[in-house]
Amino acid sequence: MDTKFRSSCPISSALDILGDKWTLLIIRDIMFGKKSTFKDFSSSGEKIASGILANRLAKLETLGILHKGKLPDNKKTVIYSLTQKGIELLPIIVDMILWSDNNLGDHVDEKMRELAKKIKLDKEAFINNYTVHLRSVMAW
Amino acid sequence: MDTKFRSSCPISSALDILGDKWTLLIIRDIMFGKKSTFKDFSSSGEKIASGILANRLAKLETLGILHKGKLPDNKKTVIYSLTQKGIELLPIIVDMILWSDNNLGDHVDEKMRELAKKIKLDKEAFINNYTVHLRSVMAW
DNA sequence: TAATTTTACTTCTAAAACAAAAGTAATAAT
DNA sequence: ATTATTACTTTTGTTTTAGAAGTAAAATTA
Repeated sequence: MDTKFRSSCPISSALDILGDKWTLLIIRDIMFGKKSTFKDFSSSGEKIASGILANRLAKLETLGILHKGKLPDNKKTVIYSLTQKGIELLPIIVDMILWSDNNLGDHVDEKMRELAKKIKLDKEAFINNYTVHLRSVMAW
Repeated sequence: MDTKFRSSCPISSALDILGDKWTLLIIRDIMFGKKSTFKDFSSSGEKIASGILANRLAKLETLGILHKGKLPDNKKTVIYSLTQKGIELLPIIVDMILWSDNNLGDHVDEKMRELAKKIKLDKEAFINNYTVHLRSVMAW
């Protein structure tokens, strides 16, 4: 189940990890949806199948993009959180938000278009500030 | 063969279009590899199968991300070029280069690490300048 | 404390997508 | 006129995905 790299191209290699319809949605849910458990991810609007979700979570943990942890008083619930490597995916996701806002605009959710508007005021500042926020929520 | 959107989330919608291992590699080849023909894309290092290539090119043209054209004196060769919508994918690709450089660094091609280094000096400037370059090569 | 529910998965099967190889039609070069 | 090239299409076998159902451990409820 490990990731194979097709070449030494950084774009190709990023796609070897991120290039599917679900991986970045899990990252999105943690980054912007305050989600952290298997159940949380399962209940997202796009209806990911549980088998695929389990597969992607395992991959992301193996790759060091997610950290798998527990809360001290609960032995059942598994908490997934972003590592630094995961937090650094923020710019990619932000650029996807902007690209969709510019190019698929009429079909995008209004709440998200507001966010896009805000990001456009100062993208670099948004990424810096939001990165600080994500680090403050990080497990370690 | 048309693209269906799973939700009105801009990230999900971007992934409905870009979320696979090949689509952005074609964009990369046009943006950074001076490639423009079916044969050019076929000969890339990652060895895309011809059926998948044909499928992706058709999709990207339907979506208005690529333009399908010909040269005046050649009836055989098909020239694919980026539209404005396609050029606007540059930030996403640049961020993938940077993420891979930072997080998969040791396995990334040295030439590309040089590019990453250059981009890091001033990302916004690089994107602006390179966008101008891409627009100058654009078909219309 | 016993029964029920919840959580985080795993398993199964059918459908869809993909990979590799081979084939084709039109055009271009020799 | 023959051969090669380009841009695909087709075919077949394999892998991945989607959807439904099942399971084990832990937590909650009666």
